[in-house]
Amino acid sequence: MSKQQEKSQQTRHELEAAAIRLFGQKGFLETSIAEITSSAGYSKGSFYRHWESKGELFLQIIEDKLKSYREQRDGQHPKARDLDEAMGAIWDFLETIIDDNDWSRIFLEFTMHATRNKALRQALNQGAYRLSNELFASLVGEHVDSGYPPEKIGALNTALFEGFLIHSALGTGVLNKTDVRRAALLLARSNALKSNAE
Amino acid sequence: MSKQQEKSQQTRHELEAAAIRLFGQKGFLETSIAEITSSAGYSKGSFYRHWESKGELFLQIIEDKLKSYREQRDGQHPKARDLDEAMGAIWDFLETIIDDNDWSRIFLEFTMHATRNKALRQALNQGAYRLSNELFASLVGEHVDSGYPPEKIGALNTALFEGFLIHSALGTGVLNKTDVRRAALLLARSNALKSNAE
DNA sequence: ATCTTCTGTAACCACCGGTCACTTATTGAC
DNA sequence: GTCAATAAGTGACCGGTGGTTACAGAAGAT
Repeated sequence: MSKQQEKSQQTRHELEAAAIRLFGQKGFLETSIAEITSSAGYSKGSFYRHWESKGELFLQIIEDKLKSYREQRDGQHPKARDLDEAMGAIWDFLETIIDDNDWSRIFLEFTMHATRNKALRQALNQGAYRLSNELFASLVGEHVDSGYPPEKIGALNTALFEGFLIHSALGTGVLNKTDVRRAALLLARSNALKSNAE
Repeated sequence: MSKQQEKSQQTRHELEAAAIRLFGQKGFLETSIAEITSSAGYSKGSFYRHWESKGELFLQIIEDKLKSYREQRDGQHPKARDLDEAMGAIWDFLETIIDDNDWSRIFLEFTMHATRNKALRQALNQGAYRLSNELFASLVGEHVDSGYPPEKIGALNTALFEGFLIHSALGTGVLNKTDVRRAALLLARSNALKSNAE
């Protein structure tokens, strides 16, 4: 790699890091390009050497993070013995999202924008939700035997996770991680969902 | 009420209605004051006769809606006989929120902003979440007898609802209302949450 | 009739995302 | 080593934004 390319990549990473911090703390629209560049020690115009628009950077940040999550998932094969163990592994993973304050806020904001934008919605469905639903659904298909569709169990668990993510971001403090893990496990045992009996 | 006051109130309502529609469809920050006023047939400056800022209008819209929800709740006393019936009444109510597309998007967006703003966070905790948690918790306290704290059951159900609200706003279509009602009922039966047994 | 009060107007400000002509540093052919 | 080509980085600039304010004109009081 040439000196120029190295310098360019370094600048790119510096701007990215500044953007992630500012997007997380202030929000996407509330953060100006001038803020991003100047907080990393550059001028506004330099931004456009690396991205076409602020939106493109936002999308790239999302996709990079989802890619790293996917790699993280593929890297570990815990071979869970039962439902409890498998669910535990999933929530160990999900809690790293919740614990990363900047990122969880960026993700929630991206989700909001996706409710109004078809292209973003597709990116989200094929990215984050597919990842989450796959995680839950495969686990259910492997460890739970009932007629209730695994993808519904997956979606219910994803919904619960997203609700808890908001709960955590708001810092209301009624629920803790253990509460939600128990609830998720309850939802994964799908027999009670199919028939309404206990 | 004088002619002037009448005219002023009418203008206010016209601007409010235009704002709700635009905030829902485009988002708060993406909607300009000029758009709100001109779509209602007024000039930009007139806005400031009625509100101090766009943020004040946003907050007022939220508070008005929450107030109307609270009145709606207090107005009906269904005297549910059992858990299923009581939960059904709550979800009949919650689904009116989901079915109102503009409003549910506005609410989600407000929630996002609240994760970064203490004043908004307090307004949300004392408004929407208190309402939702109270609804669920009182129901659980009345119909379910177990050692698991009712406010936790309330918060879990609120989280599930919020996740489903996002799910609906994104239109992924895996879950339907019946699925979530069943899951909510499952979470309300707290015995299984306390001990992890089925 | 006229003086006051209040709604609505439009010009104005600082700042935004994005563009572009420019400077400066690196590269590679000779 | 020379020098033209290429690249990164700069900052003035553009149309449009949220917000401010001096002013016009209708309504109300006397």
